[in-house]
Amino acid sequence: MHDIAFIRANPEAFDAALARRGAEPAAARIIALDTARREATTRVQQAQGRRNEASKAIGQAMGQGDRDKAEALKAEVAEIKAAMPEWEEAERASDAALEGLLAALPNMPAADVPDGADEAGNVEVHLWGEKRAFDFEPKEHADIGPALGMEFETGAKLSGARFTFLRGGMARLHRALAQFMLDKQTMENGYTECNPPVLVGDGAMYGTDKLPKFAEDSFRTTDGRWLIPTSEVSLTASVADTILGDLATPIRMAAHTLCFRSEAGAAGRDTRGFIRQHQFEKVELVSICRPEDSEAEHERMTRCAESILEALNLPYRRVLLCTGDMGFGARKTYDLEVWLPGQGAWREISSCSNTGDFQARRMNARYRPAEADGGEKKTAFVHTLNGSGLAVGRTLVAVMENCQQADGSITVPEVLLSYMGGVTRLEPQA
RNA sequence: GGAGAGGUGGCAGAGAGGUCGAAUGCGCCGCACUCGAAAUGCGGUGUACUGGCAACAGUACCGUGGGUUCGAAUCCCACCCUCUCCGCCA
Repeated sequence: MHDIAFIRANPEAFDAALARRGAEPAAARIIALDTARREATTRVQQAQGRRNEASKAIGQAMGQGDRDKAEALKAEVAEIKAAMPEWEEAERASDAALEGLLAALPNMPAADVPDGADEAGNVEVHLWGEKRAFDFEPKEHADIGPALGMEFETGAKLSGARFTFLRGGMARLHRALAQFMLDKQTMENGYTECNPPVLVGDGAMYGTDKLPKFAEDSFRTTDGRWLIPTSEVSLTASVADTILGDLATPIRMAAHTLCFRSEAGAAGRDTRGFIRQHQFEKVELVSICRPEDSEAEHERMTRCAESILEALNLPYRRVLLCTGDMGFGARKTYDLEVWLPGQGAWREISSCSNTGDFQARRMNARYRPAEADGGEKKTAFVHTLNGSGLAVGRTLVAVMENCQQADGSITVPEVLLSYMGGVTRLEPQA
């Protein structure tokens, strides 16, 4: 949600920011709607004021036993009230129109985000690790997976396309990855472990900008709840409608949950393998902080995500997304792309975004800044950030492709050994 | 799922159609007293929106949404949530 006061004061800057994302100018329409809304509000409030005043006078007249005066006042109020429903309806309509328009506009990109139309405009920030030199032709995970317990056909039989059944060592390795990630984020990186609901109501989805524009991307239950597309939704919305303290230290939350995505519009993309599933697991990081801290927090969060890849010794690069490739709510996003030798490609494995106060406005999450010398104790909107730390399924894919051996087996990365109950290698079954 | 009770300010808890944004207590902030602290006394202490350079004024909010009424925290309806008991269950 955008700050209407900002748009009113800086219409050109607002349109320019939207233009960077390829959106049409909207400031003029917003301001017109806003003007109409405020006129309607003022009119309604004045009518209410007169009504309240007269009603009070009626009470006094009745108290003094002056029935004639009371009746006269009642007639006056009736007159005022006759016009009110129309005003009120106008106020409601203009309010809804403005809200609807604002809710459909993406966040403004930060100044240091590069312009670009699509992923071609992204900028590599840095590269970590060495691509392994293979003395055989590395295979794609989808080719070595089935013999190791990554059963695509079983998944399809049960649930259809984009579902996979993990069995045996493969399921264990998947769990080990998730456990390792959550342990590292909570025990080393300072995030509080959380276990949130994966079914949420409209409010949580709207607050994290998944509604109203992206309803078709998520699954909805028969009783009107949503399966979360990411636990960013549950974690971030946990601070909705609250006034936090002075937020001297950011609130940092981590959770390992299932995530569900309909993948509408992704027809034909990544249909093979474990990359793009309707149901997947992710360790998510969320930070709630003051505006002045969010940039540093964004860097920190991205480092926390990177720490997993580094511990697993998986080569990756950090990419700064351009305006055209960023998500709806983001003002700045880093993607982490891991090297997949089987595919010979870099694939997104984490996305860390600073949404500024965009989500905070939608969900009304505020804090109380420490007293400025004026002693004014106003509230202000927090900044919210989210990042994957990491996508578990895609990390499993990365481990498979990077740690594969010529015989189709996989060596377990050292940091996972303590989670693997003595298993050091997954062997293919005939 | 069935039966009952209840949702009021940071917390506790009054109010049961009018002068209630809401008593009182606690907490918190300021001041006084004090060498300092405690105790005590006095004053203050919600959020948002609208108008205004500002001082300030107005409006809304007592779980949520409707309704009745000149006027609703208070009456009516629906929904949500919490608690207790029963049933069922991981």
